[in-house]
Amino acid sequence: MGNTQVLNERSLQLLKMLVERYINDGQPVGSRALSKDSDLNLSPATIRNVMADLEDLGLVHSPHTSAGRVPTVSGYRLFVDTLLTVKPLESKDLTLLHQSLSVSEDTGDVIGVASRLLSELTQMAGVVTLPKRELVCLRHIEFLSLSHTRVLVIFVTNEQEVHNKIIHTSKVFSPAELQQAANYLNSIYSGRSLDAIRKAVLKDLQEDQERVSQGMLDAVKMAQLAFDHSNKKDDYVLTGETNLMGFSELSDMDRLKNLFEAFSQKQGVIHLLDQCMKADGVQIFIGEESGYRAFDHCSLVTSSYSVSDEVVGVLGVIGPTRMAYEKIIPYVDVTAKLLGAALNPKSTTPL
Amino acid sequence: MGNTQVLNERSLQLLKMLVERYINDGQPVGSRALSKDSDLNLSPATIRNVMADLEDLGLVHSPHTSAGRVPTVSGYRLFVDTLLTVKPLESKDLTLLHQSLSVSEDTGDVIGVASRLLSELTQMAGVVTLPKRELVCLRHIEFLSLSHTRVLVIFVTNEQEVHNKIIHTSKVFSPAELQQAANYLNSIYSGRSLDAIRKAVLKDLQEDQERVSQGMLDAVKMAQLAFDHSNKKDDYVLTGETNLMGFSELSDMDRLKNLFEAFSQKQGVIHLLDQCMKADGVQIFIGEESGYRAFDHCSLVTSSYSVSDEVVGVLGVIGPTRMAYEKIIPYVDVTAKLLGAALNPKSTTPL
DNA sequence: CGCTGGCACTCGTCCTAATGGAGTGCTAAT
DNA sequence: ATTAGCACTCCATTAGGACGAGTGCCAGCG
Repeated sequence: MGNTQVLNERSLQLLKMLVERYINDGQPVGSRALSKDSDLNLSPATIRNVMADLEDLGLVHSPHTSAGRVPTVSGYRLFVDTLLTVKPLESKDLTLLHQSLSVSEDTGDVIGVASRLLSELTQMAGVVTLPKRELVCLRHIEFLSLSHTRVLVIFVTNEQEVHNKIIHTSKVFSPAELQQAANYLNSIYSGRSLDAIRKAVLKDLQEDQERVSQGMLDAVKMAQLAFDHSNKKDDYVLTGETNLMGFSELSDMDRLKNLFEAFSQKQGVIHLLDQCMKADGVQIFIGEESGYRAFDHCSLVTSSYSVSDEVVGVLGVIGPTRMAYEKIIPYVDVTAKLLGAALNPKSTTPL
Repeated sequence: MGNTQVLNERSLQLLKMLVERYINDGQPVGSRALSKDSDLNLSPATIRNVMADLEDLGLVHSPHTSAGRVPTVSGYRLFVDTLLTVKPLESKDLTLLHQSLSVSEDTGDVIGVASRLLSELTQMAGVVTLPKRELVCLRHIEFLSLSHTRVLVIFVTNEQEVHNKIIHTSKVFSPAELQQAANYLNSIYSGRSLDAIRKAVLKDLQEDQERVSQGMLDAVKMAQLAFDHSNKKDDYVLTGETNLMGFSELSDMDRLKNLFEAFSQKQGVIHLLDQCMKADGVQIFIGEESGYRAFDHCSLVTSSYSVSDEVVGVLGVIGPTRMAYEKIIPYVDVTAKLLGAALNPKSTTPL
């Protein structure tokens, strides 16, 4: 019944052409079109037989009896995993990326720049997570009294990122005391990762309870509040959402609304992006693969980015399932590498 | 031809009923419906005559020959200006606002909270501009060397707002020098408004060129860079955009896209909101009145908010022209007042 | 056994025509 | 000034039919 070898070279090639053609013009593609496009010299009837096989395998699907075929999620998956021929970046795009993400360009918002580049180059939505705090180095910390026991903590990490948080202290501190505490913390914690600091703080509090002076103890207590774990407000920068409104597969208002609501809830998207942190290199979620209903008709092409060989964040592109993967992938790939390089604190003088 | 007094009491009342009814169910309202609703005991024919008059005056408009009437922009304008009966806030909403915007609740993001409240209560989009920097007081400034001539400036204004900016200095400073400069600037400028500081800096640079020490001169120069006028990146917090996607008048994808693009461009919206800073109290832009094509089918209900009797920002609600103005206005009004109060630095101890 | 041409069939799309209903404008009567 | 009545306009919905694209299947061919 059928072929001895169902997924032979020829069917794969035809699937590839089908996906490519569908990505191009968005119309279900019929047997006649494939027959003409391919240099296989096969009649439409033969193509139809192959299509029937592919449909049995769940790789393509017919919207209705007399329409052509459209790739299913599995079809796309097979396509991107084994059939795809990635196109190298155009040189003008490459130089644009290089210039915009060079270390010298310190707009103070490299993350935002990266996101904007992704969305502009791909004409879809670009997303970049902020670098994981845990893996980021403290450069400087500062306390500022606001009123009574409310103290504003300001700390700078890596290159140019400034974070601030309000904490409530158990006693009232004078500005001088705060200054002293900051000096102390800077002297012992500066240059270490937030994660390491958090552990060190706990250890210091337990072990050295009676050894250290009261002032130092206060300082460490404040550090504990400042670097509180609950504080990890993971966040991302998303740009070009409006680009998504042009795509016909998202022209359904309900879908679009769900998608945009997911964007502003953030947590769902963050969870999804977090999964991409584990692997490095480009990773792709197609349609329902993501598990989030709001993303059912979208694909997500991501790559983690690293600073000194340590994965610290994820960036990617969000668009309709029907996107030009072979172009998007290199964009994401290169942007991730350049962003990692731009964030690398090699050229930074220690504080 | 027609009435001696075209816009008499009765026509106004009918216009009011028409607008109210249209706002309710979104359908063009016909003469029969108005006849039944009103307690005027007028026949549909009479109503039709009145409607014809109102149409001549440009207050209502017929989508097509055999449809009812719909208010025009001028009609809405007349309605909100003179016919509207504002509904007082429901007490549960009032207490919600009070609790969320009370001074004690320092999430560090009062602006964001206000915006979220507006969008949730009205089920439309809420927008709040950040307080104008010019009118905001400096509490503390700090310099941090990043590398070579790149210096990170951190300054705190009013209550809890932290700003930061990277400047390029003409010479290389040691951390100790930076600390000294910050101390000096804090001692002379702390507590003054950014606007005042900017002027003082100019004066100091011109007049006291030779009098002051080199260190102080450097400090003032850095202050100039830090408070550079170009630095006024006016910004706003917008929430609940997705609420707008439910409205039928915005279900046109092109319109929606234009609107959302305007939201992310920001400058246009900011310019619009700036105009509302001049007047205090609630102000309304209806449809094309705003002058921005993207807002053609939207209305904007705004109010400026003030800290110690000085207008510092604007907040408001964005929704379709067909919105329940009588409910929205008090929401905006009260939120503006409470936000102003929450920002008031009365309970703050000087630094 | 794989490939192909032919044929009937299914659907979606587009156009047309017909119908019903809502609401108007106008006119003549009160 | 108001009203009832009437003709009229226009939208929305429905139904029908033609068209085209594409399929599935079958029988024949190398």
